[in-house]
Amino acid sequence: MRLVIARCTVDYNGRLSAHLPEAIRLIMVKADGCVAIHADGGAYKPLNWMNAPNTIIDNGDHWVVTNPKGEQLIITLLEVIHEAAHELGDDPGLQKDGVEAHLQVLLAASPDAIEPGLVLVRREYPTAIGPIDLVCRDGQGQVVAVEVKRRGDIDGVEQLARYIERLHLDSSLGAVRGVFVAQVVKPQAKVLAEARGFRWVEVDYDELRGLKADDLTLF
Amino acid sequence: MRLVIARCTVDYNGRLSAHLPEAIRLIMVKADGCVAIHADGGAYKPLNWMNAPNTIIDNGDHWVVTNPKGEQLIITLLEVIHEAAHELGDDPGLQKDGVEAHLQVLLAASPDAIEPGLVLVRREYPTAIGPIDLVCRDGQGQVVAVEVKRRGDIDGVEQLARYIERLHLDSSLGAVRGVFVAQVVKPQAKVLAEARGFRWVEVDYDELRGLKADDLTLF
DNA sequence: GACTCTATCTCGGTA
DNA sequence: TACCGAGGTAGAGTC
Repeated sequence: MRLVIARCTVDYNGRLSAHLPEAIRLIMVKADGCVAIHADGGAYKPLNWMNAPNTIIDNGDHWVVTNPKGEQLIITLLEVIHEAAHELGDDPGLQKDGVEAHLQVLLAASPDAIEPGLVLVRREYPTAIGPIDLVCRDGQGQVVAVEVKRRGDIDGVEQLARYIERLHLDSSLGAVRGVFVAQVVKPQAKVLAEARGFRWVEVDYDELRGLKADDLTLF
Repeated sequence: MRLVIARCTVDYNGRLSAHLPEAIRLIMVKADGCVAIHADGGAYKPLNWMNAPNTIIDNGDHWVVTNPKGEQLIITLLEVIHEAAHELGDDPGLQKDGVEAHLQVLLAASPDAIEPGLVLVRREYPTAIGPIDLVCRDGQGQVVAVEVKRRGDIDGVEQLARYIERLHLDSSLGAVRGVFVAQVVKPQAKVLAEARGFRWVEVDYDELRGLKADDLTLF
Protein backbone atom coordinates (compact mmCIF):
# COMPACT_ATOMS: atom_id res chain seq x y z
CA MET A 1 0.00 0.00 0.00
CA ARG A 2 1.27 3.40 -0.99
CA LEU A 3 0.14 6.49 0.90
CA VAL A 4 0.76 9.98 -0.45
CA ILE A 5 -0.37 13.18 1.19
CA ALA A 6 -0.24 15.94 -1.37
CA ARG A 7 -1.73 19.21 -2.56
CA CYS A 8 -3.43 18.10 -5.77
CA THR A 9 -6.25 18.44 -8.27
CA VAL A 10 -8.14 15.44 -9.62
CA ASP A 11 -10.25 14.90 -12.72
CA TYR A 12 -12.41 11.87 -13.47
CA ASN A 13 -13.90 11.12 -16.85
CA GLY A 14 -15.94 7.97 -17.17
CA ARG A 15 -19.51 7.16 -16.29
CA LEU A 16 -19.75 10.85 -15.40
CA SER A 17 -17.34 13.77 -15.22
CA ALA A 18 -16.05 15.10 -11.93
CA HIS A 19 -13.43 17.59 -10.85
CA LEU A 20 -11.66 18.25 -7.56
CA PRO A 21 -10.16 21.71 -7.09
CA GLU A 22 -6.75 22.18 -5.49
CA ALA A 23 -6.49 21.00 -1.88
CA ILE A 24 -4.43 18.74 0.37
CA ARG A 25 -5.64 15.14 0.27
CA LEU A 26 -4.61 11.56 0.92
CA ILE A 27 -3.95 9.42 -2.14
CA MET A 28 -4.14 5.70 -1.32
CA VAL A 29 -2.88 3.10 -3.78
CA LYS A 30 -3.56 -0.50 -2.76
CA ALA A 31 -1.59 -3.58 -3.76
CA ASP A 32 -4.27 -4.58 -6.29
CA GLY A 33 -3.78 -1.23 -8.07
CA CYS A 34 -6.97 0.51 -6.96
CA VAL A 35 -6.67 4.22 -6.15
CA ALA A 36 -8.69 6.34 -3.71
CA ILE A 37 -8.53 10.08 -2.99
CA HIS A 38 -9.58 10.96 0.57
CA ALA A 39 -10.37 14.28 2.20
CA ASP A 40 -10.04 14.75 5.96
CA GLY A 41 -13.70 13.94 6.65
CA GLY A 42 -16.84 12.49 5.16
CA ALA A 43 -17.19 8.86 6.23
CA TYR A 44 -15.25 6.15 4.47
CA LYS A 45 -16.14 6.99 0.89
CA PRO A 46 -13.35 8.67 -1.00
CA LEU A 47 -13.95 11.86 -2.99
CA ASN A 48 -12.82 10.05 -6.09
CA TRP A 49 -11.46 6.61 -6.90
CA MET A 50 -10.66 4.01 -9.52
CA ASN A 51 -11.18 0.34 -8.83
CA ALA A 52 -8.85 -2.45 -9.88
CA PRO A 53 -7.96 -3.53 -12.47
CA ASN A 54 -6.31 -0.47 -13.93
CA THR A 55 -3.01 0.86 -15.17
CA ILE A 56 -1.24 3.68 -13.34
CA ILE A 57 1.19 5.86 -15.28
CA ASP A 58 3.30 8.04 -12.99
CA ASN A 59 4.45 11.10 -14.94
CA GLY A 60 6.02 12.69 -11.87
CA ASP A 61 3.83 15.79 -11.58
CA HIS A 62 0.66 13.93 -12.61
CA TRP A 63 -0.64 10.37 -12.55
CA VAL A 64 -2.96 8.93 -15.16
CA VAL A 65 -5.05 5.99 -13.99
CA THR A 66 -6.93 4.16 -16.73
CA ASN A 67 -9.23 1.13 -16.48
CA PRO A 68 -10.17 -1.35 -19.22
CA LYS A 69 -13.45 0.50 -19.90
CA GLY A 70 -11.47 3.60 -20.85
CA GLU A 71 -12.46 5.56 -17.75
CA GLN A 72 -9.72 7.86 -16.57
CA LEU A 73 -8.59 9.45 -13.34
CA ILE A 74 -5.98 12.18 -13.63
CA ILE A 75 -4.23 13.26 -10.45
CA THR A 76 -2.11 16.40 -10.70
CA LEU A 77 0.38 16.70 -7.83
CA LEU A 78 1.26 20.25 -6.90
CA GLU A 79 3.18 19.50 -3.68
CA VAL A 80 3.97 16.16 -2.03
CA ILE A 81 3.85 16.50 1.74
CA HIS A 82 4.29 12.91 2.90
CA GLU A 83 4.87 9.56 1.28
CA ALA A 84 5.01 6.01 2.62
CA ALA A 85 4.79 2.49 1.20
CA HIS A 86 4.22 -0.76 3.11
CA GLU A 87 3.54 -4.39 2.34
CA LEU A 88 0.46 -5.37 4.32
CA GLY A 89 -0.04 -8.90 2.99
CA ASP A 90 -3.30 -10.77 2.53
CA ASP A 91 -6.19 -10.17 4.87
CA PRO A 92 -8.09 -13.07 6.45
CA GLY A 93 -11.33 -11.12 5.93
CA LEU A 94 -14.34 -10.03 7.92
CA GLN A 95 -16.61 -12.32 9.94
CA LYS A 96 -20.16 -11.00 10.18
CA ASP A 97 -23.20 -11.83 12.29
CA GLY A 98 -26.67 -10.31 12.23
CA VAL A 99 -27.50 -9.67 8.57
CA GLU A 100 -30.72 -10.46 6.66
CA ALA A 101 -29.88 -14.15 6.27
CA HIS A 102 -29.81 -14.49 10.06
CA LEU A 103 -33.14 -12.72 10.40
CA GLN A 104 -34.61 -15.19 7.92
CA VAL A 105 -33.25 -18.17 9.87
CA LEU A 106 -34.63 -16.81 13.14
CA LEU A 107 -38.08 -16.22 11.60
CA ALA A 108 -38.08 -19.70 10.07
CA ALA A 109 -37.50 -21.02 13.57
CA SER A 110 -40.22 -18.82 15.09
CA PRO A 111 -42.90 -18.06 12.45
CA ASP A 112 -45.24 -17.24 15.35
CA ALA A 113 -43.39 -13.94 15.59
CA ILE A 114 -44.84 -13.02 12.18
CA GLU A 115 -48.39 -13.93 13.15
CA PRO A 116 -49.85 -16.41 15.63
CA GLY A 117 -50.61 -19.85 14.24
CA LEU A 118 -48.24 -19.62 11.30
CA VAL A 119 -46.42 -22.87 10.45
CA LEU A 120 -43.37 -23.05 8.19
CA VAL A 121 -43.75 -25.03 4.95
CA ARG A 122 -40.37 -24.22 3.44
CA ARG A 123 -37.54 -21.69 3.66
CA GLU A 124 -36.07 -20.43 0.32
CA TYR A 125 -39.06 -21.83 -1.59
CA PRO A 126 -37.96 -22.05 -5.23
CA THR A 127 -39.79 -20.27 -8.09
CA ALA A 128 -38.79 -19.48 -11.66
CA ILE A 129 -37.98 -15.90 -10.68
CA GLY A 130 -36.04 -16.68 -7.50
CA PRO A 131 -36.55 -18.20 -4.07
CA ILE A 132 -39.26 -16.96 -1.69
CA ASP A 133 -37.80 -16.30 1.75
CA LEU A 134 -40.48 -18.22 3.68
CA VAL A 135 -43.61 -20.09 2.64
CA CYS A 136 -45.97 -20.93 5.51
CA ARG A 137 -49.55 -22.00 6.23
CA ASP A 138 -51.82 -20.12 8.61
CA GLY A 139 -54.36 -21.48 11.06
CA GLN A 140 -56.97 -21.80 8.27
CA GLY A 141 -54.54 -23.74 6.09
CA GLN A 142 -54.05 -20.84 3.65
CA VAL A 143 -50.64 -20.52 2.05
CA VAL A 144 -48.70 -17.41 3.16
CA ALA A 145 -45.66 -16.09 1.26
CA VAL A 146 -43.28 -14.10 3.47
CA GLU A 147 -40.62 -11.67 2.23
CA VAL A 148 -37.98 -10.81 4.84
CA LYS A 149 -35.88 -7.63 4.74
CA ARG A 150 -33.62 -5.97 7.23
CA ARG A 151 -34.93 -2.62 6.02
CA GLY A 152 -38.42 -2.65 4.55
CA ASP A 153 -38.23 -0.56 1.38
CA ILE A 154 -40.64 -0.32 -1.52
CA ASP A 155 -38.49 -2.64 -3.65
CA GLY A 156 -39.09 -5.49 -1.22
CA VAL A 157 -42.86 -5.12 -1.60
CA GLU A 158 -42.51 -5.32 -5.38
CA GLN A 159 -40.43 -8.45 -4.96
CA LEU A 160 -43.16 -10.02 -2.83
CA ALA A 161 -45.78 -9.01 -5.41
CA ARG A 162 -43.84 -10.77 -8.16
CA TYR A 163 -43.61 -13.95 -6.07
CA ILE A 164 -47.32 -13.95 -5.24
CA GLU A 165 -48.16 -13.40 -8.91
CA ARG A 166 -45.93 -16.37 -9.72
CA LEU A 167 -47.57 -18.60 -7.10
CA HIS A 168 -51.03 -17.68 -8.36
CA LEU A 169 -50.00 -18.61 -11.92
CA ASP A 170 -48.63 -22.08 -11.58
CA SER A 171 -49.76 -23.51 -8.27
CA SER A 172 -52.30 -25.81 -6.83
CA LEU A 173 -51.78 -23.96 -3.58
CA GLY A 174 -55.07 -22.08 -3.69
CA ALA A 175 -55.27 -18.41 -2.77
CA VAL A 176 -51.90 -17.15 -1.52
CA ARG A 177 -51.54 -14.36 1.02
CA GLY A 178 -48.47 -12.09 1.25
CA VAL A 179 -46.74 -10.79 4.37
CA PHE A 180 -43.87 -8.28 4.30
CA VAL A 181 -41.53 -8.54 7.31
CA ALA A 182 -38.68 -6.20 8.26
CA GLN A 183 -37.01 -4.66 11.29
CA VAL A 184 -38.30 -1.31 10.04
CA VAL A 185 -40.96 -0.88 7.34
CA LYS A 186 -40.73 2.51 5.60
CA PRO A 187 -43.96 4.53 5.27
CA GLN A 188 -43.99 4.29 1.46
CA ALA A 189 -43.52 0.54 1.66
CA LYS A 190 -46.45 0.33 4.11
CA VAL A 191 -48.68 2.22 1.68
CA LEU A 192 -47.71 0.01 -1.24
CA ALA A 193 -48.01 -3.21 0.76
CA GLU A 194 -51.52 -2.28 1.86
CA ALA A 195 -52.45 -1.26 -1.68
CA ARG A 196 -51.29 -4.69 -2.84
CA GLY A 197 -53.30 -6.39 -0.09
CA PHE A 198 -50.28 -7.56 1.91
CA ARG A 199 -49.85 -7.43 5.66
CA TRP A 200 -46.61 -5.86 6.87
CA VAL A 201 -44.93 -6.71 10.19
CA GLU A 202 -42.03 -5.12 12.02
CA VAL A 203 -39.92 -7.53 14.09
CA ASP A 204 -37.12 -6.98 16.61
CA TYR A 205 -33.89 -8.86 15.97
CA ASP A 206 -32.80 -9.14 19.60
CA GLU A 207 -36.30 -10.24 20.68
CA LEU A 208 -36.27 -12.93 17.99
CA ARG A 209 -32.89 -14.13 19.15
CA GLY A 210 -34.42 -14.36 22.61
CA LEU A 211 -37.42 -16.32 21.26
CA LYS A 212 -35.13 -18.80 19.62
CA ALA A 213 -33.15 -19.22 22.83
CA ASP A 214 -36.46 -19.95 24.61
CA ASP A 215 -37.37 -22.53 21.99
CA LEU A 216 -34.04 -24.21 22.46
CA THR A 217 -34.42 -24.40 26.22
CA LEU A 218 -38.00 -25.73 25.88
CA PHE A 219 -37.00 -28.80 23.91
CA MET B 1 -5.72 12.93 9.44
CA ARG B 2 -3.93 10.21 11.36
CA LEU B 3 -2.59 7.17 9.54
CA VAL B 4 -1.42 4.09 11.44
CA ILE B 5 -0.17 0.89 9.85
CA ALA B 6 -0.32 -1.86 12.43
CA ARG B 7 -0.80 -5.54 13.08
CA CYS B 8 -4.19 -5.54 14.78
CA THR B 9 -7.50 -7.24 15.48
CA VAL B 10 -10.82 -5.39 15.27
CA ASP B 11 -14.28 -6.02 16.72
CA TYR B 12 -17.45 -4.16 15.81
CA ASN B 13 -20.68 -4.33 17.77
CA GLY B 14 -23.54 -2.26 16.50
CA ARG B 15 -26.07 -2.78 13.76
CA LEU B 16 -24.41 -6.19 13.44
CA SER B 17 -21.42 -7.90 14.98
CA ALA B 18 -18.17 -8.36 13.07
CA HIS B 19 -14.66 -9.53 13.84
CA LEU B 20 -11.32 -9.12 12.05
CA PRO B 21 -8.57 -11.64 12.89
CA GLU B 22 -4.98 -10.54 13.35
CA ALA B 23 -3.34 -8.99 10.27
CA ILE B 24 -1.46 -5.88 9.13
CA ARG B 25 -3.85 -3.09 8.14
CA LEU B 26 -4.14 0.65 7.67
CA ILE B 27 -6.10 2.52 10.33
CA MET B 28 -7.29 5.92 9.08
CA VAL B 29 -8.65 8.51 11.50
CA LYS B 30 -10.04 11.64 9.86
CA ALA B 31 -10.30 15.11 11.36
CA ASP B 32 -14.05 14.67 11.93
CA GLY B 33 -13.34 11.61 14.09
CA CYS B 34 -14.42 8.89 11.70
CA VAL B 35 -12.31 5.73 11.63
CA ALA B 36 -11.71 3.26 8.79
CA ILE B 37 -9.73 -0.01 8.74
CA HIS B 38 -8.28 -0.81 5.31
CA ALA B 39 -6.72 -3.98 3.91
CA ASP B 40 -4.31 -3.80 0.96
CA GLY B 41 -7.01 -4.51 -1.62
CA GLY B 42 -10.75 -4.65 -2.17
CA ALA B 43 -11.63 -1.31 -3.73
CA TYR B 44 -12.29 1.70 -1.59
CA LYS B 45 -14.53 0.10 1.00
CA PRO B 46 -12.83 -0.46 4.33
CA LEU B 47 -13.11 -3.79 6.14
CA ASN B 48 -14.55 -2.02 9.12
CA TRP B 49 -15.36 1.55 10.02
CA MET B 50 -17.15 3.95 12.32
CA ASN B 51 -18.64 7.17 11.03
CA ALA B 52 -18.50 10.51 12.79
CA PRO B 53 -19.57 11.64 15.28
CA ASN B 54 -17.93 9.38 17.81
CA THR B 55 -15.52 9.39 20.72
CA ILE B 56 -12.14 7.68 20.46
CA ILE B 57 -10.45 6.48 23.63
CA ASP B 58 -6.80 5.56 23.08
CA ASN B 59 -5.74 3.02 25.71
CA GLY B 60 -2.34 2.51 24.11
CA ASP B 61 -2.64 -1.15 23.15
CA HIS B 62 -6.30 -0.82 22.17
CA TRP B 63 -8.64 1.91 20.97
CA VAL B 64 -12.32 2.04 21.80
CA VAL B 65 -14.44 4.01 19.34
CA THR B 66 -18.03 4.67 20.46
CA ASN B 67 -20.80 6.56 18.67
CA PRO B 68 -23.93 8.18 20.17
CA LYS B 69 -26.05 5.13 19.25
CA GLY B 70 -23.83 2.96 21.47
CA GLU B 71 -22.20 1.14 18.59
CA GLN B 72 -18.60 0.22 19.35
CA LEU B 73 -15.44 -0.47 17.40
CA ILE B 74 -12.56 -1.98 19.36
CA ILE B 75 -9.13 -1.93 17.71
CA THR B 76 -6.43 -3.98 19.43
CA LEU B 77 -2.94 -2.96 18.34
CA LEU B 78 -0.37 -5.77 18.44
CA GLU B 79 2.46 -3.98 16.62
CA VAL B 80 2.61 -0.45 15.21
CA ILE B 81 4.64 -0.39 11.98
CA HIS B 82 4.16 3.19 10.79
CA GLU B 83 2.42 6.28 12.06
CA ALA B 84 1.82 9.72 10.57
CA ALA B 85 -0.49 12.67 11.25
CA HIS B 86 -1.22 15.63 8.98
CA GLU B 87 -3.58 18.59 8.86
CA LEU B 88 -5.28 18.48 5.47
CA GLY B 89 -7.70 21.35 5.98
CA ASP B 90 -11.16 21.69 4.49
CA ASP B 91 -11.89 20.29 1.07
CA PRO B 92 -13.65 22.41 -1.55
CA GLY B 93 -15.59 19.29 -2.55
CA LEU B 94 -16.41 17.38 -5.67
CA GLN B 95 -17.98 18.97 -8.72
CA LYS B 96 -20.08 16.44 -10.64
CA ASP B 97 -21.61 16.68 -14.06
CA GLY B 98 -23.88 14.28 -15.86
CA VAL B 99 -26.02 12.70 -13.13
CA GLU B 100 -29.78 12.10 -13.19
CA ALA B 101 -30.62 15.35 -11.41
CA HIS B 102 -28.97 17.38 -14.18
CA LEU B 103 -30.85 15.43 -16.81
CA GLN B 104 -34.12 16.10 -14.98
CA VAL B 105 -33.42 19.84 -14.71
CA LEU B 106 -32.51 20.05 -18.38
CA LEU B 107 -35.67 18.17 -19.41
CA ALA B 108 -37.81 20.36 -17.14
CA ALA B 109 -36.39 23.35 -18.98
CA SER B 110 -36.92 21.77 -22.42
CA PRO B 111 -39.87 19.30 -22.25
CA ASP B 112 -40.08 19.67 -26.03
CA ALA B 113 -37.08 17.34 -26.18
CA ILE B 114 -39.34 14.57 -24.81
CA GLU B 115 -42.08 15.22 -27.34
CA PRO B 116 -43.18 18.31 -29.25
CA GLY B 117 -45.88 20.39 -27.57
CA LEU B 118 -45.23 19.10 -24.04
CA VAL B 119 -45.57 21.74 -21.28
CA LEU B 120 -44.26 21.29 -17.73
CA VAL B 121 -46.84 21.23 -14.91
CA ARG B 122 -44.49 20.36 -12.05
CA ARG B 123 -41.09 18.85 -11.36
CA GLU B 124 -40.91 16.36 -8.43
CA TYR B 125 -44.71 16.03 -8.33
CA PRO B 126 -45.53 14.56 -4.89
CA THR B 127 -47.47 11.30 -4.38
CA ALA B 128 -47.87 8.98 -1.37
CA ILE B 129 -45.31 6.60 -2.86
CA GLY B 130 -42.75 9.21 -3.83
CA PRO B 131 -42.29 12.16 -6.17
CA ILE B 132 -42.82 11.87 -9.94
CA ASP B 133 -39.86 13.32 -11.84
CA LEU B 134 -41.92 15.43 -14.25
CA VAL B 135 -45.64 15.93 -14.72
CA CYS B 136 -46.58 17.67 -17.99
CA ARG B 137 -49.53 18.30 -20.30
CA ASP B 138 -49.42 17.55 -24.00
CA GLY B 139 -50.95 19.53 -26.88
CA GLN B 140 -54.36 17.90 -26.29
CA GLY B 141 -54.26 18.85 -22.59
CA GLN B 142 -53.72 15.25 -21.45
CA VAL B 143 -51.61 14.76 -18.34
CA VAL B 144 -48.26 13.04 -19.00
CA ALA B 145 -46.15 11.50 -16.20
CA VAL B 146 -42.44 11.36 -17.07
CA GLU B 147 -39.86 9.16 -15.34
CA VAL B 148 -36.27 10.24 -15.97
CA LYS B 149 -33.31 7.85 -15.59
CA ARG B 150 -29.67 8.13 -16.52
CA ARG B 151 -29.76 4.45 -17.48
CA GLY B 152 -33.14 3.13 -18.54
CA ASP B 153 -33.54 -0.15 -16.68
CA ILE B 154 -36.60 -2.24 -16.03
CA ASP B 155 -36.88 -0.92 -12.47
CA GLY B 156 -37.52 2.56 -13.79
CA VAL B 157 -40.45 1.35 -15.90
CA GLU B 158 -42.00 -0.33 -12.87
CA GLN B 159 -41.52 2.88 -10.91
CA LEU B 160 -43.39 4.78 -13.63
CA ALA B 161 -46.14 2.14 -13.61
CA ARG B 162 -46.61 2.62 -9.86
CA TYR B 163 -46.90 6.37 -10.29
CA ILE B 164 -49.45 6.08 -13.10
CA GLU B 165 -51.46 3.60 -11.02
CA ARG B 166 -51.36 6.12 -8.16
CA LEU B 167 -52.46 9.02 -10.35
CA HIS B 168 -55.35 6.98 -11.75
CA LEU B 169 -56.45 6.15 -8.20
CA ASP B 170 -56.75 9.50 -6.54
CA SER B 171 -56.77 12.13 -9.25
CA SER B 172 -59.14 14.36 -11.07
CA LEU B 173 -56.47 14.59 -13.75
CA GLY B 174 -58.30 12.38 -16.23
CA ALA B 175 -56.46 9.70 -18.18
CA VAL B 176 -52.73 9.88 -17.52
CA ARG B 177 -50.11 8.87 -20.05
CA GLY B 178 -46.60 7.63 -19.15
CA VAL B 179 -43.30 8.42 -20.84
CA PHE B 180 -39.98 6.80 -19.88
CA VAL B 181 -36.92 8.93 -20.63
CA ALA B 182 -33.26 7.94 -20.38
CA GLN B 183 -29.93 8.45 -22.10
CA VAL B 184 -30.01 4.77 -22.99
CA VAL B 185 -33.10 2.57 -22.66
CA LYS B 186 -32.24 -1.12 -22.27
CA PRO B 187 -34.03 -3.56 -24.61
CA GLN B 188 -35.90 -5.24 -21.73
CA ALA B 189 -37.06 -1.84 -20.48
CA LYS B 190 -38.32 -0.96 -23.97
CA VAL B 191 -40.36 -4.16 -24.11
CA LEU B 192 -41.86 -3.64 -20.67
CA ALA B 193 -42.59 0.03 -21.33
CA GLU B 194 -44.45 -0.83 -24.53
CA ALA B 195 -46.32 -3.65 -22.79
CA ARG B 196 -47.46 -1.15 -20.16
CA GLY B 197 -48.53 1.30 -22.85
CA PHE B 198 -45.77 3.84 -22.16
CA ARG B 199 -43.69 5.69 -24.72
CA TRP B 200 -39.96 5.58 -24.18
CA VAL B 201 -37.52 8.23 -25.37
CA GLU B 202 -33.74 8.30 -25.51
CA VAL B 203 -32.23 11.76 -25.06
CA ASP B 204 -28.69 13.00 -25.54
CA TYR B 205 -27.20 14.84 -22.58
CA ASP B 206 -24.86 17.07 -24.56
CA GLU B 207 -27.63 17.93 -27.05
CA LEU B 208 -29.95 18.86 -24.16
CA ARG B 209 -27.29 21.07 -22.67
CA GLY B 210 -27.10 22.73 -26.09
CA LEU B 211 -30.90 23.21 -26.19
CA LYS B 212 -30.86 24.90 -22.84
CA ALA B 213 -28.05 27.19 -23.93
CA ASP B 214 -30.18 28.13 -26.98
CA ASP B 215 -33.14 28.91 -24.72
CA LEU B 216 -30.97 31.13 -22.61
CA THR B 217 -29.67 33.04 -25.57
CA LEU B 218 -33.20 33.38 -27.03
CA PHE B 219 -34.53 35.34 -24.05
C1' DG C 1 -19.70 -13.82 -17.58
C1' DA C 2 -24.26 -12.03 -16.67
C1' DC C 3 -27.77 -11.45 -13.40
C1' DT C 4 -29.70 -10.68 -8.76
C1' DC C 5 -29.88 -8.79 -4.35
C1' DT C 6 -27.75 -7.04 0.04
C1' DA C 7 -25.56 -3.14 2.46
C1' DT C 8 -22.98 -1.16 9.48
C1' DC C 9 -24.45 0.93 2.21
C1' DT C 10 -23.09 6.66 1.52
C1' DC C 11 -24.82 10.88 0.03
C1' DG C 12 -27.77 14.60 -1.22
C1' DG C 13 -32.27 16.62 -1.23
C1' DT C 14 -36.64 17.83 0.82
C1' DA C 15 -40.67 18.16 3.76
C1' DT D 1 -34.78 15.74 11.87
C1' DA D 2 -36.56 11.86 9.33
C1' DC D 3 -37.45 10.06 5.08
C1' DC D 4 -36.64 9.08 0.27
C1' DG D 5 -34.11 7.93 -3.88
C1' DA D 6 -29.59 7.93 -6.62
C1' DG D 7 -25.16 5.88 -6.94
C1' DG D 8 -19.07 5.98 -11.25
C1' DT D 9 -23.28 2.36 -6.11
C1' DA D 10 -19.68 -1.98 -4.34
C1' DG D 11 -19.65 -6.73 -3.25
C1' DA D 12 -21.33 -11.42 -2.73
C1' DG D 13 -23.74 -15.21 -4.33
C1' DT D 14 -26.06 -17.78 -8.04
C1' DC D 15 -26.92 -19.50 -12.62
